[in-house]
Amino acid sequence: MTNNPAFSALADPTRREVFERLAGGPRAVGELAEGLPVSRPAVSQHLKVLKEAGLVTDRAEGARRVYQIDPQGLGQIRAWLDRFWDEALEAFRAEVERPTEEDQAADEQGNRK
Amino acid sequence: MTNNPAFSALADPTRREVFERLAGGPRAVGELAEGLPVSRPAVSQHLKVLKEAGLVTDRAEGARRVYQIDPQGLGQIRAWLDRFWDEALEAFRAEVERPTEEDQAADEQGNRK
DNA sequence: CTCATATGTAAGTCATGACTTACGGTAAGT
DNA sequence: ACTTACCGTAAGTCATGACTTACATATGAG
Repeated sequence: MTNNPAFSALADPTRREVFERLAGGPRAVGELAEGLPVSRPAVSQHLKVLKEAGLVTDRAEGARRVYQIDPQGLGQIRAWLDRFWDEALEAFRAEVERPTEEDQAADEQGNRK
Repeated sequence: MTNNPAFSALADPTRREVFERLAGGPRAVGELAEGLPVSRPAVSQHLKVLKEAGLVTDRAEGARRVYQIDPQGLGQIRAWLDRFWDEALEAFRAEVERPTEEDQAADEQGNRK
């Protein structure tokens, strides 16, 4: 649980760009690499990482290899985020509403601003 | 937008661990480093990265320095995720329901299984 | 003032990973 | 069968970053 491969996979900007392009629908490796500033093998390696992270799946389509988004990996991130969202925000809000030291000192002196 | 520092910051397992500990509430650097397998300066450096990513804020409290979660960074990730969730899942579902080549061949022959 | 506590930063080491070119394998067209 | 297109992998380079120890600074206690 502490080792979430999806986060590491999406950390790289190029890999996020590839992943975002797949959000529009299935794409072959060549199409994905077309507009990117890196070589095609680089994209292929990125796709391998995304696949191992459960973020994409691949299927052979003739001589081409088509990749598409796998909801599983995205769901993992969402699950992690949801688990934190409430707890973290609650802790944050409790801290915001916590009286400051100046407030406490003022209260002890019976002062009101 | 393509360069999301929050993702890079949470990519490191140690940094995620530090961040998760802060979800329970504000902590000083020493407290955070106590149970971790890395040195205190390492934690300090991690906190710096988290801070620059908008994931935490810090405040001086006497000689100690207390860190707490900043909802802004978490919100950035959630925004990115939400923007993708619908689009990616829609593309995925459309692909699942897409007729396979075998189905198409069968349809052309007027076959039904 | 002196000392202990708490922290940030500098400098250096070392592993990881993102990228390149080169090559091998498979599918489709002629 | 030959050629072209498409792709994955191997090998090597190079930058980045995670970590360490050593040092400088600021606060609180005595």
